[in-house]
Amino acid sequence: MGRSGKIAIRRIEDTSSRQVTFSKRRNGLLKKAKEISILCDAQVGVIIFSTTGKLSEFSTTSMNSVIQRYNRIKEEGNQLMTSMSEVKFWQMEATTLRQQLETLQETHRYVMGTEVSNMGVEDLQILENQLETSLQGIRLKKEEILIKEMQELTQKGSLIHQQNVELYNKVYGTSAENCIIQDTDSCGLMNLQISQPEHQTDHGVPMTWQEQGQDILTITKENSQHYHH
Amino acid sequence: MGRSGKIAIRRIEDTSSRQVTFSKRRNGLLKKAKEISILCDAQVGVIIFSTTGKLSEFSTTSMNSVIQRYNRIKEEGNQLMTSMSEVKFWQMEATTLRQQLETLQETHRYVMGTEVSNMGVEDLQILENQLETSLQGIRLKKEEILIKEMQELTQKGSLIHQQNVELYNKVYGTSAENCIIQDTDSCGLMNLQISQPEHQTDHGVPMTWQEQGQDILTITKENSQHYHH
DNA sequence: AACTATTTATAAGA
DNA sequence: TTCTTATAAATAGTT
Repeated sequence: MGRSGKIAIRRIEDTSSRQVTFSKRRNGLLKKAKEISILCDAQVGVIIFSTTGKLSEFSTTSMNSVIQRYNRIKEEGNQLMTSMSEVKFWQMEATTLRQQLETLQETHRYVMGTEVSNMGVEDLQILENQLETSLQGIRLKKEEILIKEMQELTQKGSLIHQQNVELYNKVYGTSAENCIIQDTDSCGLMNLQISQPEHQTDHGVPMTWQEQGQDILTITKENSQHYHH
Repeated sequence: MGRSGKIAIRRIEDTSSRQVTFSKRRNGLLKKAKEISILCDAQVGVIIFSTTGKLSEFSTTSMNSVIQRYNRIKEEGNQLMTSMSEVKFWQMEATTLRQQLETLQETHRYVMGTEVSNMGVEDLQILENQLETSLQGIRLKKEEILIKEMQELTQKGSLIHQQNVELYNKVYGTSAENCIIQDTDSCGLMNLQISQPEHQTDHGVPMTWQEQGQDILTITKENSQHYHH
């Protein structure tokens, strides 16, 4: 088992071996192409035709844009196109936009702290302040939302609790023969505690909604990572 | 020596590493492309643009014939690009780029806290964590630079201090009649202490630069945390 | 397709 | 850039 030795780089005569090798090496080549494009931020296009004419390809952006870029570099000044001025216009437009995009991408990398090299202390300080400001704004907004949610939750819980107390009193406060539960709320959280009724008055409900809400707030504050745009 | 472990396939942030890796992997990719074309009798075209825009290529026949075959297969019947379709292409390219740009701009606005409305608590939390991480990285980098500057300053100061001591000895160590100050350094930090010369030998200079540097270094080192990639 | 013995590629360091 | 070396990855020949 295993390979017997190194092979010479010349056409494989056996058809089936050639096909197997093609398949393996094609995958390898495409993988490598993808890797270098990611690792080195390069624009890559790979086109492979098998002996049987089957096409395999990889390209970072679209194959067309790679080919266009290739052609542009290859035949610079070799313009024999009609209505070139319009083409030129859109090319320039695309170039401008691409530059803007690249600039913004770079900025974004700076901001996200991915690429912090070759920045001076002053720039870093400015960036730090900016981020700190952003962070404050975001935290403020988050808290605002949470507080609002909390208030709603508290109100709702309070209402349910009150209902619960009333029901409890209705059942045990006056006469304990009927136990009718009216589910007037769709949230399904209402829970009438009926064990040990003789020792409880209105604190028969195990947990107040205020406490639970508090818990949720604490939990929400902790974990999480990753950000996609 | 040798590689330390497997690497993750993601953009290499360090510019020079990225360039080195690009160079190596480009060679590898072109070699593999050549090999599969020979071994398996395949028609192959590879186009690579580095970040700096430099073109590298390999093709079995001519790149044009590969591209033409590609186009023929891809857009059968769609003929070769007339000037009109090329205009179309660039228009589409511009549209795509504009969209990308707008998306990124929006993201950037989010990140900078300019547009925080219509975001949920979860998104805000994620964003907060992201910014916090960025901030840590940036602070770390800043501290790194400051520490380095401090060390340089310390070294410089140390040198000047030594000079100072030597001058002091020259003035008071042998005969105290002449007091010639040679300002050989432009940083203006040299300070010859001449008060109470009779009680001092070589510790006549009140504070050593090492001490001063150490102090600042300690402060700076305090709140640093780990940050990678 | 799965399995290995080998060859190759390559990351890190000089 | 080029060399070296340790290690990861690719892959030729087999099952």
